[in-house]
Amino acid sequence: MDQRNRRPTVRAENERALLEAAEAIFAEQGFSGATTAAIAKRAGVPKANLHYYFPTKEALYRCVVERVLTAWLAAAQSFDASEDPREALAAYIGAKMDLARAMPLASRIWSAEIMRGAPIIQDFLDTTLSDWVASRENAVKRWIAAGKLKPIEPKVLFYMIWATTQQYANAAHEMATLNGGFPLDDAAFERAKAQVIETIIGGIATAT
Amino acid sequence: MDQRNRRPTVRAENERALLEAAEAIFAEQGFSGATTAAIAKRAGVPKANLHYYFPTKEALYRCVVERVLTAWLAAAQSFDASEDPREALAAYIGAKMDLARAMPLASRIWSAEIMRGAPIIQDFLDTTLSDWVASRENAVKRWIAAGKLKPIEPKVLFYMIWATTQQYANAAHEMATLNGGFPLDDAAFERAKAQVIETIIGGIATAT
DNA sequence: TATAAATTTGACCAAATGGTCAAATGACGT
DNA sequence: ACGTCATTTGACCATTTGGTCAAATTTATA
Repeated sequence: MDQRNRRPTVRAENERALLEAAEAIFAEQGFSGATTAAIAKRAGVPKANLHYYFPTKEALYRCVVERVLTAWLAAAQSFDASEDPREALAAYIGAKMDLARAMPLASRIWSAEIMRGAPIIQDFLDTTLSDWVASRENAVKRWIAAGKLKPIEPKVLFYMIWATTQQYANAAHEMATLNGGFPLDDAAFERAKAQVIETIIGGIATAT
Repeated sequence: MDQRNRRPTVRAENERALLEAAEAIFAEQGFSGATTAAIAKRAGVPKANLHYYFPTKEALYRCVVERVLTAWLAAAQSFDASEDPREALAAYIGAKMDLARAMPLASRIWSAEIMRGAPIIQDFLDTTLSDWVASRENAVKRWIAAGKLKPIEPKVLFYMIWATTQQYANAAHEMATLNGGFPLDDAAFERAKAQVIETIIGGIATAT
């Protein structure tokens, strides 16, 4: 309708379809295993068209990863939802669980990227993530000093949260196998979320 | 010395060197990213020689994964070290942490394999792992019934343990970045191990 | 030492892959 | 209708990859 919108629409729609296909293929096959041909086929465009929108496979991958980064940062904000450690941690862990559930493919790509040594997002680790961690480490230390949390190295806590929540994206197939072949349904996932929150908070919070 | 040993020695030594190289390359590059040429070069043998000992890249990969499987099972036995849940969990979590620390490459391959949907070890998931989990679920349920553990779905607990311990292999690079660029030293790792054990047990054990 | 078996290796191959290109097609403002 | 720009696409290419092969070399056995 809008004249300034119609033109970009083609581009936007194609990029969206390609990014969606790329996310699926990269998540399933990894960076090296994913082929531009497979991504293009899944997106329903000729391979040459993919290279028209994204000059190289790496550029496409980078775009996919940057999407995840945005989601990661959004979830990270939940940590600041409250000055009370129980509430803050519950919000943060819950947000991370929801992220793994809502965007399992993206989450898996994120994990794979970190496992590979973060060749693409090293810059993010060095800057944004380092800053975030440094700042929230202080919050945790304040809670410990205030007697609200048992003494724990904040990073150990963060690593546990990151790993446990990611697990629900990374190991979805393993979980399905151990669940009689069926993926976790919503109810089971919500129970797991509540129990993860309770267990971690129970493990580090001082008696009420 | 022994005549029945000298012959196998050549074969055994070459296979060992190739498996070691394969472990490193597969861990760094993933299955698709790893090339037989790179593995052979790292092992110091011509590529054709690699294919003399391992007919295909997948056969080589399978051997590497089977090694990890052995280590996984060994660590799993620690769970049965005691009838007391605190002791049993401490032993199991400790063993899994040590495994991630001692064999980070193998551990990463294991995680990658599970993230890919376990194309090679599906059989293990269906049989050995399913049995192990079913049996230990019962142990956890008994502990809960005996009032020694808070109510929790055993699988949620296992997933948390698996994820958290694996993290120390999978995210070693990320941890190093957040540690000023240096990998965790032994002391920091031992502290982390103790805190992981304490936090998880503290999160699910009933008050003493 | 003669013979058979195991091992090594350079050369080679077919298939797959990321990426290019130029020609064709479509959209849009004038 | 025309010219310009964005988009589409089949054909094509150089490189890489997993894997093969036959000839050479080493090792064990009789």
